[in-house]
Amino acid sequence: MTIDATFRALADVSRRQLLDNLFARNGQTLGELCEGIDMTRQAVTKHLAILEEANLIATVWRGREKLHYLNPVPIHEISTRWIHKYERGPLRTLDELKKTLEEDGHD
Amino acid sequence: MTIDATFRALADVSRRQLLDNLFARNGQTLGELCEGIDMTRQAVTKHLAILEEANLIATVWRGREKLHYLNPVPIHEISTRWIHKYERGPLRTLDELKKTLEEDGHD
DNA sequence: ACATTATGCAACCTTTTAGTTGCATGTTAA
DNA sequence: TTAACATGCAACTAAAAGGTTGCATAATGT
Repeated sequence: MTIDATFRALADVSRRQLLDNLFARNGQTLGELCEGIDMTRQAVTKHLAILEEANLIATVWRGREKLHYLNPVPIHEISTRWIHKYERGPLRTLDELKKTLEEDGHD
Repeated sequence: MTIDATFRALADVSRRQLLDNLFARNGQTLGELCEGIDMTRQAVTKHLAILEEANLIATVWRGREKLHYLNPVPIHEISTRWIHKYERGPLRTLDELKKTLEEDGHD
């Protein structure tokens, strides 16, 4: 829900891989998401819970299967509310800063 | 250096605040970055070390002072190499997916 | 009905993380 | 030269994160 939860959820490489996996094929069950992963099902469950908590995925039960759907909205929010600032902000390049610093040192 | 290091560095709210602080005024000393923060200088040092390790900031010594400069490049990399995929990818919206699911359930 | 399948829940362990305190080192100004 | 200042380094602690094992529960297919 918060931007902090999103950042924290994205910090783990296994969770980003799960998202990538869902990106490749959305709506997978827990079992499918566990295939070919070097981790127990329970560990994957925990990662998915963190992703769901951060609203990065939504789940739907179909019988005894739990389907997982990617929700790109929080990623988009990080992009617009946080990253864009640094992309188009008034930051000078490091090279420009070094030059400034050298000039400051001229005394 | 790696995208993983960048994600991990950005996961902590204090570190993002430090980046925001440098964004507002670049080239601050450690002492300046510590002002008005509820944390010891040593804790801030550690956060800055993690940010530097992730190449999100660069530092220059001026006498006994250490100046900190923001480097937006890794943020930009996250944006282009990871986030953009989810923004313009072939993902359907959750609403569309729910509709699909309901149709699948018509048996 | 009953064995199988898909998942959940809980306790536990280990490693990492975020923070602290205490002391050391190098630089500057009087 | 010496006191004050800016920072570094190291040891330690508490809490969080990532993972495991074991057992429970609910749905499915025969």
